Amino acid sequence: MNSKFRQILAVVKLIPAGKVATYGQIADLAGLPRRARLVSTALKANDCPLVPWHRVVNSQGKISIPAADAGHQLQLSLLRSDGVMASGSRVDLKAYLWQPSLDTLLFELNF
DNA sequence: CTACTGACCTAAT
DNA sequence: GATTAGGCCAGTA
Repeated sequence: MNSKFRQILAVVKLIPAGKVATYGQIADLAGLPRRARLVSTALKANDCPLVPWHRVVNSQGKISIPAADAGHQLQLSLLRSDGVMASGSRVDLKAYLWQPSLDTLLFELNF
């Protein structure tokens, strides 16, 4: 299980600044199809600051952290400092979605 | 042990 | 656009 978490976080670490990825996308890239929820669990549990968790949004391009939660605003400001302009709590996936080629991704993961 | 929760997703209304 | 239904499954209570 912990290995799944590390696999997920490893992929998240590869998201470049200025781009965003979706939970489902990360799950797929991590070899865990249909486990989008596990991605959110992993991010929630993650404490390592090297992991750009804020670059992960839901499939609608919206921040999934409840607005009531403090993390919501934090994610927004972190995205802005990445140069990702968000209207409200939504980002334009057409413009910012991370689209890595599978080759380069596997290379980055040392596979 | 069972029951509920959730920073989710897709497809179909 | 918005809602619903079903799938998914590690945490938490």
